[in-house]
Amino acid sequence: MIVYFRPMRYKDELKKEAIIEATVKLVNEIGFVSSSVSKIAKEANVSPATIYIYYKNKEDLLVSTYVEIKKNLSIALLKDFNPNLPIRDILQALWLNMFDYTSKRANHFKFAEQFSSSPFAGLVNKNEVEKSFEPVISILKKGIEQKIIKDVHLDILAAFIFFPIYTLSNSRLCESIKLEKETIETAFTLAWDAIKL
Amino acid sequence: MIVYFRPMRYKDELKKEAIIEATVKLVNEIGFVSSSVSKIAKEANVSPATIYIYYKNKEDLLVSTYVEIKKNLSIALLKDFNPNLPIRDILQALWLNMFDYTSKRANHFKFAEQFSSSPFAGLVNKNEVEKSFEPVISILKKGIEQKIIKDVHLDILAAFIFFPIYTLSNSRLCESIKLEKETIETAFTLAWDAIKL
Amino acid sequence: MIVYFRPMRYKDELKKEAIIEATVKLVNEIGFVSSSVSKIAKEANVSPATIYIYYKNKEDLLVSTYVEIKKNLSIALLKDFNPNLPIRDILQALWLNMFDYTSKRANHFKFAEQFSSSPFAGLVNKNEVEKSFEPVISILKKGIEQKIIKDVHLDILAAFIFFPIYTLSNSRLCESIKLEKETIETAFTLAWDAIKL
Amino acid sequence: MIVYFRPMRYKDELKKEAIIEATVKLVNEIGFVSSSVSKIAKEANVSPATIYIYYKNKEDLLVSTYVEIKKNLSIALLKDFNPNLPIRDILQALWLNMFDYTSKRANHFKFAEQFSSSPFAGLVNKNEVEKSFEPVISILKKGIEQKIIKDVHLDILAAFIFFPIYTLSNSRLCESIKLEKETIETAFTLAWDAIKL
DNA sequence: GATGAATGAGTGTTCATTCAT
DNA sequence: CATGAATGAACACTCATTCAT
Repeated sequence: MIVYFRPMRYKDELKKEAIIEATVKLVNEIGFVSSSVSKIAKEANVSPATIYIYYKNKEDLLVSTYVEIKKNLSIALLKDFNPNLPIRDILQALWLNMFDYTSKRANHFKFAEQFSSSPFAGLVNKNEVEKSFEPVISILKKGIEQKIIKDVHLDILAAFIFFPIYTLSNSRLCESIKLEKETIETAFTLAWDAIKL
Repeated sequence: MIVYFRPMRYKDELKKEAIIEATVKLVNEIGFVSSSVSKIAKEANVSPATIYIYYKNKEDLLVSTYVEIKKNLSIALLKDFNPNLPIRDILQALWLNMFDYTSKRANHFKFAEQFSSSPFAGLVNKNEVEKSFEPVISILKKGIEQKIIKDVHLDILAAFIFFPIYTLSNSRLCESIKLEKETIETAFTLAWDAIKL
Repeated sequence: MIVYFRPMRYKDELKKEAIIEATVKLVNEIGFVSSSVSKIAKEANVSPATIYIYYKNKEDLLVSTYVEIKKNLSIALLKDFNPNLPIRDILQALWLNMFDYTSKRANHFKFAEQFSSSPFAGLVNKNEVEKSFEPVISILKKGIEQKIIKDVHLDILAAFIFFPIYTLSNSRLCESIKLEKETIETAFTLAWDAIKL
Repeated sequence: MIVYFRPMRYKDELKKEAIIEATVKLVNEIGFVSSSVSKIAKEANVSPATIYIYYKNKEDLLVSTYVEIKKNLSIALLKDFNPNLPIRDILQALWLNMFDYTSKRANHFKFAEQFSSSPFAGLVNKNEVEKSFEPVISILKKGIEQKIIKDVHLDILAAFIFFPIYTLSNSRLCESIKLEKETIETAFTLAWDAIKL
């Protein structure tokens, strides 16, 4: 059996990856506003024109990068997901996975943050993104049915069980906290107290 | 006693006000990235050059606008603040004040959101801003002392007692919720459960 | 009496003039297709940005330049216009004026030619341009009434009494002819024979 | 004798044809200025690189397309050419053939028009193009010898017997005329009156 | 204080062309 | 022969900022 070496294909994947990484890095370093296509191109070691081979325009580049990050986040979040554990344990695992992601991929997380508070956020296909988080929603619903979790709107639950993570992970807002395991577990206690019946 | 009529001063204030309102409005409508000085000038009915009389540069304009908004927010937040009430009641009042502000001045709130997730956020004098929120912090500390509130880092408390408000106020994240008084009070119950001992 | 020196005003007029002349010169030298805004700016010794103070965009610049040229043409054409002379004499005078213009302002003429065979041509307000040529049309109509000129559609008359001038003035199409007065008068004889009854 | 089947050759011609048709169509639709190689390639359903197999560069593509059109025009023009008819009849036949072509292949005609008023026009081998029109020139010369046509420079004759056709065929200049057979014959009368002795 | 004109440097995007496959 | 990927240079246009008035 002969396996042919296909440099083009290989190169392609590398280029697209490089462009996304450059986008994330730059937005992380100099911000959304100052991150121009040509700067991104330079950072990725490609020509500005090359970016337009992979993405329709700047908007497409940013939105695609965001969606990519969100997908990775959902994968990280659901690592070792076991729906048969007690609900509290499941949620705590999710919570720890999330912090793991936000600390390891801090720049991805920061990109997503800037993106989602910009008007670009309106352009993402929400359904597609939310689909990845479906298992989590199921857990919350099950908790409500089993009278373990308060019977309130899912968005309200999310505001207490997930969004505090963003705040706590955001070094700008929370400079003083060291995110050690103990601290995170303490914080989770508050989250759980908020939503549990 | 003679009181001089000072029309210029008055005019100045009007212009400064107009520039800030234009900034907020534009950032709200077309986003941080697209809001240029000349567009802001046009929206405020002044010359671009005029903006540079009141602000050192664009950065100064944006930062000043943010600080202004934060001050207004703290004023709104502390309306009818009565430190002698039970802690829960104080916090619930703050919570309701906050929603009142975020719904009445939605564009100010959105501006602050975009701003604070951008690298510009690093440029604000945090002490100055936080000073306005001092009374709130005092309340939390008192609650901890009185063993009413959990003894955890203030940033963690804030993550549960304040930041969920941002999430719930953000129409992009929470399209489905109608922010009626009842809903807000329900949500506050979760916040209180999170931090109370 | 004091006359104030107003450099700004003066400069303005000069700049606009310089931009138009640069546009005409460049289109004349390197053609419509290659004449970019930045090249025009360089030729006019202004910044590209300056052009956008005087014109909304490139299209506006080109169309305005064309309209300007057409107006100048109509003025040149109608020099010493005397409606009381015999119709043939009037038309011959127009004919000679036209050649005078196309030879003295050859580059303006060439610009107009390139412009009017481009899709931009569809953008000019035809009424505005044609208004300037009203006296000529009146003469033709009068000639028809007086049974001196053939009673055919005005566009057909124009095709024989005016457009041949373009051809004969175009050095690309007619390299071999020297446009001396005698030659032009000979050519006019053909034009007159075409339209006269 | 063996005849090889040469499908490639056939294919080639098809591609070349497609490229030329795409060029004409695009120039016709979006104009000379906006017609880029890659747009032409897309219109012709080939890769941009393919165009460079058939043509040296963009200039070559445009010039070749023009020459091709001119050749087709001369063929159409000389259809049923019969040098033994009376000169007037020959010229009228040419005139009608021309209108037939300009109406049936309006986009080809428009392309030629844009091309010939651009500086590209200087790049065509005039001799090669004019050779095709040799029979027409012969007729004019014969007419001069026979004292049927005025003894003036051929370019002047052309300006009256041919170029008015361009004007009348140009929908931009002559929107109001319907080019019915009767109208064309009327117009020809003027052309003939212009050049006849 | 207030401005419109002015601009060099930058924006996002497309260009004509090449090259490895 | 045919191509999609790639690109530096250029495109039309806007930017933040300054300056003479």
